[in-house]
Amino acid sequence: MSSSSSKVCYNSECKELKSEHPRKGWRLRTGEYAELCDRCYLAYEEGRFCETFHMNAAGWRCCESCGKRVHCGCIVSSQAFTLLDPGGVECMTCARKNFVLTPNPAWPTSMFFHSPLSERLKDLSVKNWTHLAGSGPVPWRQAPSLFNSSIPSSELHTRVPYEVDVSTGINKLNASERIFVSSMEKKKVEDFSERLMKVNLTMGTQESLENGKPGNNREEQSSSCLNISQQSASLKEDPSTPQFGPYGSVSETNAQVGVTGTHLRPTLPLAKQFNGNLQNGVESSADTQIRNARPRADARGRNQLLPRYWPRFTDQELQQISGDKNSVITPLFEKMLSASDAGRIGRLVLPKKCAEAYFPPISQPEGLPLKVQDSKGKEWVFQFRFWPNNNSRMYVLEGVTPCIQSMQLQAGDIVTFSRLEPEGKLVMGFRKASTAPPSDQENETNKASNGVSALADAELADPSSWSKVDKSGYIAKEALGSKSLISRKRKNSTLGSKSKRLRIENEDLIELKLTWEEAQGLLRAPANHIPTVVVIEGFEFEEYEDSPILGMPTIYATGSAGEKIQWAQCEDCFKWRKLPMNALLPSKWTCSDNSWDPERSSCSAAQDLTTEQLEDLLPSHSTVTSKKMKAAKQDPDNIEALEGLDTLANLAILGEGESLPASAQATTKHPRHRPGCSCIVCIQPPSGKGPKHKQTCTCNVCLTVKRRFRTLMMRREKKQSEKEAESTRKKQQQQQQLVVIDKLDDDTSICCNTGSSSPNQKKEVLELSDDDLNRTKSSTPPFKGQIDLNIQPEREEELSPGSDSGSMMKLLQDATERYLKQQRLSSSGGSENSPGNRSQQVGGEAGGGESLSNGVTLGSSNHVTLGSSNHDGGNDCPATLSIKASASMTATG
DNA sequence: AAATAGCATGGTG
DNA sequence: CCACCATGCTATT
Repeated sequence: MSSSSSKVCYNSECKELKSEHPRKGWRLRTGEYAELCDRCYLAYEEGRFCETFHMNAAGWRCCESCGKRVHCGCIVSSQAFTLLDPGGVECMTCARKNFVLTPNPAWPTSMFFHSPLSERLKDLSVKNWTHLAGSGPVPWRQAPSLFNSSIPSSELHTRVPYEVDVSTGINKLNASERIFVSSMEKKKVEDFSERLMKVNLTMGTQESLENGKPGNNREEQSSSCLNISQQSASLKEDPSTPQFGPYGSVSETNAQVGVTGTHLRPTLPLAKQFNGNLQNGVESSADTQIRNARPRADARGRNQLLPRYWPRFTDQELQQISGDKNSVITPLFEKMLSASDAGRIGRLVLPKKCAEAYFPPISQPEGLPLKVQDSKGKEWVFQFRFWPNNNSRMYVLEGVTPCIQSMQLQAGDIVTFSRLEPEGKLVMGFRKASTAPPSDQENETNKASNGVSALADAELADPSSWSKVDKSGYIAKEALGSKSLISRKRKNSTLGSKSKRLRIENEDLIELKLTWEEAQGLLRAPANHIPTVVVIEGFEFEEYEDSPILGMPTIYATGSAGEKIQWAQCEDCFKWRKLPMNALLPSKWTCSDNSWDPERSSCSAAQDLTTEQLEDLLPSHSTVTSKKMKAAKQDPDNIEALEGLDTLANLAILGEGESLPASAQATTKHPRHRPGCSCIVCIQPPSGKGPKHKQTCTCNVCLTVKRRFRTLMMRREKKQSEKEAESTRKKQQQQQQLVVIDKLDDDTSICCNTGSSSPNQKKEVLELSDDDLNRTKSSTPPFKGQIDLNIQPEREEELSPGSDSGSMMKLLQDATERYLKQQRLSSSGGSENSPGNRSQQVGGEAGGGESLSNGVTLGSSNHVTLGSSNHDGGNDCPATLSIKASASMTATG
């Protein structure tokens, strides 16, 4: 594989002889590397090769940011810059900075990951591509024979690591990037992916030939790997890396962006990233593409690992795994143990893509013994094999029982696979499902400094939060942090397909819909962070360095002087305060934050908005709102309840409540919740316990739930009031009166009792729905105009990127679901008179909605047409928030 | 009879 | 419609 049989330095400008051990420079089109003399290598290594030898060559451009000259027309510097969407280039140093100091070391280090290029690449032949890519994509340098089962395992083991090359860097990126890729972009991505695959295929073949070992298994050989992973410092410094090593690419080191250390965690602020995507979506998509590109070229363009397998390591975990700080851990993938996996059989089913991408290729079902080291340093040898299945394969690791037991893992826990560099060892780690990922909790407390836990980051980056609603990106942004965690738990909680299936069958279905605008309206910059505003496609987006959180909605209106203003409600006293239109509120806004109006910067100050006015602003809820506000003023309990609702509102959405203060330990309710957490989840008694909620129940839980929905709806109202204030006022007022809140009173608090609504009410509800529908559609052009909260937990993960909305929804859903479940449990437990059999009612997720089977009735009062939004009815009213409780709740639990 | 190995099935995306 | 994969089921040890 020498780039040359020549003994002189590859650099034509240099006449020196190569040393005994020529240094590998950039990757050549042939896949080999330019072998340089020490001097040239040094120049290359330091990123000044072109400056030294190509000063007179063409292709120099200046970095748009720092002005530094970059030799864009040269393969040597191909990774030293990035193409900017608007045109121009940026040196990687700046690119890196501009990308939020990318906490994610995995940030694309080569221009190949950037959209502009990606686009171009589409038209490039494979050959050209590889050329361009330079050392970018490094084919899987496998030595087929090494994996031949006939080979002594000992040898295999020592070498496997090197063979198991993975584009982890890309994966890492993925985690943070993918989320933001819109569905459209995703499409592109896939296309590109396919192209990459083709490329890989070609390269793989090349490699095979190169190796001179046609091997017995073509299939395996065809699998090449895009080694886009960053070069680790250690690797860089180790020119002696085996030739067949996956990391030979100098290009990687070449980039000034070299990554080092044990990084991994895309701590990238989601929001920021998200924006980044919006602004140059192609770029992100390109990243995605690359990352998605899997080593295995099965020409299907589906070579991406499912999000659920994306490694979600935290720095800590990584460090723990590596133990040695000098080692770099490359997360490969992770998998939640299924019942089967954790069972006695001792077979761990490996995701096919993962197996093919990260484990040595095997052609025989018998596979190979694979040596894996656990986080404690103990080595295990598993048989990595496969079963023919249909026309495919099912990969399994056999003999994992001892290891699983050693780690005390069980179904639901997550095992992680990484590679320890430079040794190339496969390392197996784990995360217990029962407890929040070590990283989670620890990070939450340890990293309090920035208020964003690594977990959050991880979660944010969690592709699982992609949702169909990716277009509502903004929201997605939000939900990221909290939601994904939950979703992941659920989804991945593949605690055995049985439970999974049961759950799905019996689980209540919750459908929550709101427009992205509405959801957006609830977003708040994380504490201590000042968001910046960017305008994208005419829409303003707040950009947060950290994951945003949800806050109370504000109401936009036009002041008496015609100026644009917004009304914000103090979260302490619930008084409404007038603020500038562009005021950006913190997560929890209170009167004391009212810097715009000193006279009303205290809760004691009167509200300069009459109830009537407020009603105008909040047409449909006004009645409710005002009533509640009044009540709140008089009744301390109510206030408390409202507060709880607030919390719930946020929580329901945030689910795990990223913004909740983290105290000592998690409650039993949810790992992410801490004692004192007042979220709906935590304030409820354990399933089946505690009093049953009546319609008139005013406990925190019930109130919270009620309020939560109300809160969600308010946003929508605001919009309407702005546009249709005049024309609809009358109608709205009528509605306000008609639409009774009483539904909320239903038996189970949140819930709504079935059939409680009168015909009139129903009618109103429906009208509102329609209204909302229209409104929404017209008001949210670039996006679908709605966020489908009704995301199937199991699917979310794979939904299109870019939408946190999904996660947000998920959060909400999750919270609600929990509530519903508990409701069910309590009722089924029969400890208290459960109204009828919910299970019976359930049967009909039916329609409408006013009735939630489990007695959870969301008052249509919220104007949130709970239920009327039928998803059954096919009325996809975005503004609707409906909760469907499906039937039988055979408590799976 | 129990454990294991491997194939088949069927839910899910 | 297809691929994936969790698990069932059965043959084998």
